[in-house]
Amino acid sequence: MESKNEHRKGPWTVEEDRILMDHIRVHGKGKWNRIAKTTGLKRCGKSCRLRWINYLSPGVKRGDFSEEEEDLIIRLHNLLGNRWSLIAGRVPGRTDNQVKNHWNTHLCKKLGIKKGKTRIGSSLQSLSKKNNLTSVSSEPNFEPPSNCSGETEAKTATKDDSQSMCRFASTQEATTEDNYESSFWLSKDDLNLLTPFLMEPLNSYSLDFAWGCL
DNA sequence: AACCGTCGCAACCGCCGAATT
DNA sequence: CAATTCGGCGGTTGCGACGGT
Repeated sequence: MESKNEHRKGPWTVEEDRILMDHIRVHGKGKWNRIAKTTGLKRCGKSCRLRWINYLSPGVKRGDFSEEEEDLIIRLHNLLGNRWSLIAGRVPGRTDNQVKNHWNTHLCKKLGIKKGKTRIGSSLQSLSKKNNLTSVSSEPNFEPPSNCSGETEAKTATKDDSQSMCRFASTQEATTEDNYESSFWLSKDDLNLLTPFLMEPLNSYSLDFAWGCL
């Protein structure tokens, strides 16, 4: 067990960043909990991982979100709900934290969404039961996405796809009170507008059941 | 210039499932 | 097979920056 008291909190210093980057350069990513032991960093493994993924990783894009990125996020959010890691995996260079923050600060306002708990998810679960919408992964032909860009995409995609896919399938009910979602209703044409790199991983899902809801 | 409210982002927390022992 | 550890996720918080008065 880790002794909680010896872990530093708060903003990372330049020196801590350097230590973490040096360690990853030599040993690679992973084994986050051992980094503290081997480097003397007074940070827990989780903190190291977050710092690397959200800030230090060379693949992370900084700066404002472009119109295209925002549009993509909006469409993906409509499709997947608050599955930030899945969404981020399809927005090159952006992390789940960035996407989540951007959604909560900019896009919510832009779309006139009141902040709330996972309303979609909850209505979804009841609706999926009501409509006998079963897990996509239980279908014989189901395969997880094979070339997702996110580091843990395959795992994430298989983790709870029934929820995300059912969210998509039953957004209709969930949107009755939100202008934004009804205005961003996905039609087949909408999906055609999605970029190929986005749709490629999603193609492995069976969306047939979803079309029936449109 | 000082105060105050709002905003945006980095980081933390709690939970969960997978992997390991 | 059970217990423990690890990695990952989404939600939330804390705080500095900024703008308005």
